Amino acid sequence: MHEGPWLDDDEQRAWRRTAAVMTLLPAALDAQLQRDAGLTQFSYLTLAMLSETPDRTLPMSALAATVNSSLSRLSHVVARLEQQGWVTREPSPESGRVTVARLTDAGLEKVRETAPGHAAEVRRLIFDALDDDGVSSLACVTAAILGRLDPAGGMRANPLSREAPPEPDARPATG
Amino acid sequence: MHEGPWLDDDEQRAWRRTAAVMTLLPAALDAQLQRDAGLTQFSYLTLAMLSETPDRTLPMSALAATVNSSLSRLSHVVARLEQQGWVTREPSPESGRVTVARLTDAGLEKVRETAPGHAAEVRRLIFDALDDDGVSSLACVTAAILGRLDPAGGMRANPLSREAPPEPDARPATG
DNA sequence: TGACATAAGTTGAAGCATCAAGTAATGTGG
DNA sequence: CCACATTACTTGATGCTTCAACTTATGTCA
Repeated sequence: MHEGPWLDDDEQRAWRRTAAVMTLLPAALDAQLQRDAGLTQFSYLTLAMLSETPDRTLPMSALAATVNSSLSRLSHVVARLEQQGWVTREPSPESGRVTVARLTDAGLEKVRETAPGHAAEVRRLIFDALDDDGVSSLACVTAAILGRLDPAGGMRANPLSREAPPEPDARPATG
Repeated sequence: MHEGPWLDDDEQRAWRRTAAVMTLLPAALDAQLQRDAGLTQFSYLTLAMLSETPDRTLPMSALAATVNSSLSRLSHVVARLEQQGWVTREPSPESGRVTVARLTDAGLEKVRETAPGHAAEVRRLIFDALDDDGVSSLACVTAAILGRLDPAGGMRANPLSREAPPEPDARPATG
């Protein structure tokens, strides 16, 4: 086995399921967020990552890296979030070419009210289906694949502080 | 553990990685297909599923189920594929309200020339990173999650073909 | 049979993502 | 210190996806 480009039967089976999950899971999560908060998974993640930063600001490119997106995509999305009043953009005092995005009070409020429902959906769709071994399998496998997708590790989930959950009331939102 | 909507640390870690993979993996696969064949992952899958059918035809709704999509999405995509000459649509003789999509010879040729490069990319990004245990972990975990996403099992990867028996394989993933 | 519900598909508009191009600020080599 | 490359970001066009109608055909049941 493991010759040529083709997949053997086990691999084929694993791949088809993975592909199905990659289609259905984002759709399901987007549906919940859209229904309950009028947000995309991506725009929610953008707000959530800003909310975990000490001063609720990040340069656009740093934010892009934490949400695994291109700068272009982020720029469009932040423009929309800005129109909603959840984010503002200001030129950085430190360097003339960086713009920092800042989560407004309204934006923080939005994250706080959206987070529990989203986390519950993640739990329902993923973790309720897995026992402890399943969770660690998932962590393992995704870590291995991430290593392939992003060998440099520049974009990798969760660059921000992990050890200390901010306030008791504001647990890391992303789920 | 496992109380309330919130995720514990292990779950949080697993989820963030999963989210990153869900973002980056489809993007990477789309990029390869777009570059080498001018196809989307979704349009490729559509052609591929048709190619696995004995007479290279399927009713639109059956096709939609096998590629995990809405009928609307499929309709738009098939319209484009039809314009490229890879698919045709004809009213079914059996029922006046079904349309069957048929893969043309050119379409079959397109699938055949596209498949190896795509399979190689899937191998490179996923299976080269996993040993045999990893592959079976992946199969297990995705099966468990699929069970949540689509309890009815109506849409499930791979209704056609391959491994025969209806698998009794939807227990909590262990592995 | 006739009335109504449901199923199968299509379509157009609106939103979001991607791509290519453009601007402006900042390093960097000669 | 001046050209040139690079970095950080924005913008507009294009294309794909979704959503809400809409059409047409088929079941259902009185």
